[in-house]
Amino acid sequence: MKTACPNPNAYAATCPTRLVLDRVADKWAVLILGLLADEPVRFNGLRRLIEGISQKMLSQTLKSLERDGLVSRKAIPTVPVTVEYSITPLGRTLSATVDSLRVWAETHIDKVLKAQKQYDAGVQRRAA
Amino acid sequence: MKTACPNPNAYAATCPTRLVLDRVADKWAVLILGLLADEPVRFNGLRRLIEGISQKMLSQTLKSLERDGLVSRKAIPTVPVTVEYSITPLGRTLSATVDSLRVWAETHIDKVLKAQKQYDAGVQRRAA
DNA sequence: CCGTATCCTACATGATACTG
DNA sequence: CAGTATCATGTAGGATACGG
Repeated sequence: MKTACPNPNAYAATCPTRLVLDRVADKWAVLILGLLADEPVRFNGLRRLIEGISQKMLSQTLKSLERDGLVSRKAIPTVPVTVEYSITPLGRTLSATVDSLRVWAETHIDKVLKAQKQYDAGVQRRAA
Repeated sequence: MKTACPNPNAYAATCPTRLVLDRVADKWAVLILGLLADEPVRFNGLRRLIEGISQKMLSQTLKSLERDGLVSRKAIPTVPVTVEYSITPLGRTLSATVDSLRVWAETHIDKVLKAQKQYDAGVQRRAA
């Protein structure tokens, strides 16, 4: 079988890795994968759990994650229909990483906000 | 001292963690931090190493990373001026995570591309 | 060498309404 | 419940030129 990407390198402009990196390094994707890593969740469940996500972005991001093989969609023919999203084995190889990204943000938010204030104060001083 | 964010939660719409997550979960930020984790690099050095990044995005992303306290900028008064970017201690707490994101992308790119083809084939079949 | 300023366009995203 | 369709809009980001 021919390898799709002989020597994957995210620093090369044309390597498809760049595209994939751009997709998984996405706010909504990180949050979705973080939830699905724990347990399958339905569409509106995700919508409730991820505050502020629009129906459009949720639908769009889920479709993209499904296309990338990271999430699987299972429609259960109840009335009305129930759709369950779960993480795939491939997705599971990524979930720990993206989740640690979220955890980092939550853990270091105070330091970041502090740094921002200091930076802004410095810029302000220079502008004055 | 009052805590900037009492109970950081990226799933809450108004928590500043959401904003920070959005910034660090960024293609260019990931690639920049990955390089600076190894050694300090100059502006045009980064520009050469990260294929396809525009001067604008590099400047913009560096400024953002500096403001967040993840990267530090040091101007050396040669002629013409030399500017060295390096990672901060805070940035170092993040670099391993973002770099594993890049490594994941490079490692699993083939599986992702394969999943995409299968997905597209399925959609095509349904549309036909 | 290291940027900033400006212009311009395409796309990302939200809002809203509608459907199976 | 789980979406899709459409419209409206802001803005991310490229190209280019200029400045310190």
